[in-house]
Amino acid sequence: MSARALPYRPHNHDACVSQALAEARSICQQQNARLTPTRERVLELIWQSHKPLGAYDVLAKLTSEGHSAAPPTVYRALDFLQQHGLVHRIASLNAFTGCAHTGEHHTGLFLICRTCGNVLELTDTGVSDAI
Amino acid sequence: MSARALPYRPHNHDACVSQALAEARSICQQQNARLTPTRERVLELIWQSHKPLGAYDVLAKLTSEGHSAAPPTVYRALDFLQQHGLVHRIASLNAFTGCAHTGEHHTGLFLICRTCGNVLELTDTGVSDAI
DNA sequence: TCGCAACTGTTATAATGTTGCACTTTTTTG
DNA sequence: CAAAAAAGTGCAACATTATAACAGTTGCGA
Repeated sequence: MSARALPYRPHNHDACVSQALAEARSICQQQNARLTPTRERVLELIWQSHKPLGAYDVLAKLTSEGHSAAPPTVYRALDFLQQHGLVHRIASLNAFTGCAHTGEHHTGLFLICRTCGNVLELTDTGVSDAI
Repeated sequence: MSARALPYRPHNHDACVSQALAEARSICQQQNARLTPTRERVLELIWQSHKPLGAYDVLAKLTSEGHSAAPPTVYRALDFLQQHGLVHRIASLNAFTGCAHTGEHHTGLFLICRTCGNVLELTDTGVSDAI
């Protein structure tokens, strides 16, 4: 398992974010989808946070850097990112987290620490097999 | 598997609701918890619906029958019912559903039909074992 | 360059959930 | 039993999360 899959371990997070963005660009190109500046920035903000970000958290970060943004801006970007498998929405947290397994076939199941809020995305197929 | 665990099959739903309420009363008694009229009515409303009900759906039903209720009334009742394992909150739907396995040790995993909205609560421990 | 489709900005509003406080009812305790 | 404590309720206001509607803009192919 790579460091990327274990975000709670100390690691070079900048590199980790860069890599996620590079992958995102590649995937969008493959899918003929437009990773516009706003969308890319939202994805970056989400990746920069080690914990899932709420839509309004993202919004706050955007506006704080001068981007004139309103809720729909963020929700649209998040929808796009979700559509293309770049982020996951965690309903129980009303928050979004970067997908650590873009491209790979996986099943979208998370372990969420109630105390520290960290999240681990599962890949093992044992769970979906059991279901 | 009993009829209760398969709510989408035709069955005598009144009996099914009665049974759930009877179990709830018994469980509350065991736990020294007070299943007050409001709480019991909320539980009944949830059981009467074959699909998960939102808090505001419950609220609407309460007020339509003359109960002067506000959001906190409903949320408090739902919190209570959750605490005592009588309902589950399904975060991805912002809705609540009666627990089909009160008392039993189980793991709270649901299959939700995207089309019809029906919900099936899993009991098999294979899933939690896999996790 | 025209026209369409996708994307963005903006305002307003809907849906969901919480806080705080006064009041009542139930339970406990002396 | 009476007083005090605890649990529950009603109510108003508010906070958070999400969407609708519509106008304007941009990219891109015919």
